[in-house]
Amino acid sequence: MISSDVIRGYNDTIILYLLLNAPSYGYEISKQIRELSKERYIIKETTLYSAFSRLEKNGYITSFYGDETGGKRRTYYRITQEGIDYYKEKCEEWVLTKEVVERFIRD
Amino acid sequence: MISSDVIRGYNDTIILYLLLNAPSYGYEISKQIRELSKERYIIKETTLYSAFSRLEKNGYITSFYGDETGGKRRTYYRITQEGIDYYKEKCEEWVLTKEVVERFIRD
DNA sequence: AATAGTATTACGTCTGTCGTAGTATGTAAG
DNA sequence: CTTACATACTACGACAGACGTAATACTATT
Repeated sequence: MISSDVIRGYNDTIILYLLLNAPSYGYEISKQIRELSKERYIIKETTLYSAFSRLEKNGYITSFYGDETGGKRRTYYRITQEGIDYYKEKCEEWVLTKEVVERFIRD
Repeated sequence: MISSDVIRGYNDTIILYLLLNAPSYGYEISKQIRELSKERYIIKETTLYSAFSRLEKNGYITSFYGDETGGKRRTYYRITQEGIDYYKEKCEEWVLTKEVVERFIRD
């Protein structure tokens, strides 16, 4: 299991990645993170939803309500162009970060 | 340049790595991080010194005073066995983290 | 009727980083 | 000689992100 301390800098990037292809909502994103990471990273609900509001405040995503007939109403999120640009920046930063961290890792 | 947000989970690991071979002190560690990262990561002084006290509190390092004849007195830090074990854990976690993050990075 | 799964929000706490500033000494430039 | 720069560390308060806990609300299964 991965601790939140080491991945916290990438929560926003992970969320944006999952919104690249289509809008989605909290619960779904949460499941996708769990599945794509093979259960190695399970994001806390409060962390996820607070990330959504931060990303929206920064203009990287926009929100809208789904039209579910049954169940609790979902809040969907769609990535913006700014979000896409920010995501790309973070990907480039990841390459650098990886190089730097690996200089301090002894196998 | 790497933002502190993305590397913050590795500050302790980086510091412990630099103490593996020999005791060292704040200013030196700071320079080594800057050099080994090729100026891509410059740790803030306050971040570094607060990391020292956290690591010492957790038993991962111990401190002692150097016997400099001139200049301001240095506080040296030596890694403990617990620190070595913790460092190794973090290295293993890094491998996992890298795998997970890369699933969310589009090149 | 009870339980589990889906789906979100509110509130307060904690930790790590950062900005700013101050203390203290040695050395090189002008 | 005094100014600036590099060395070396500490104090204090602010802030952001993650977390624990709990509440709300609906559906499906047993």
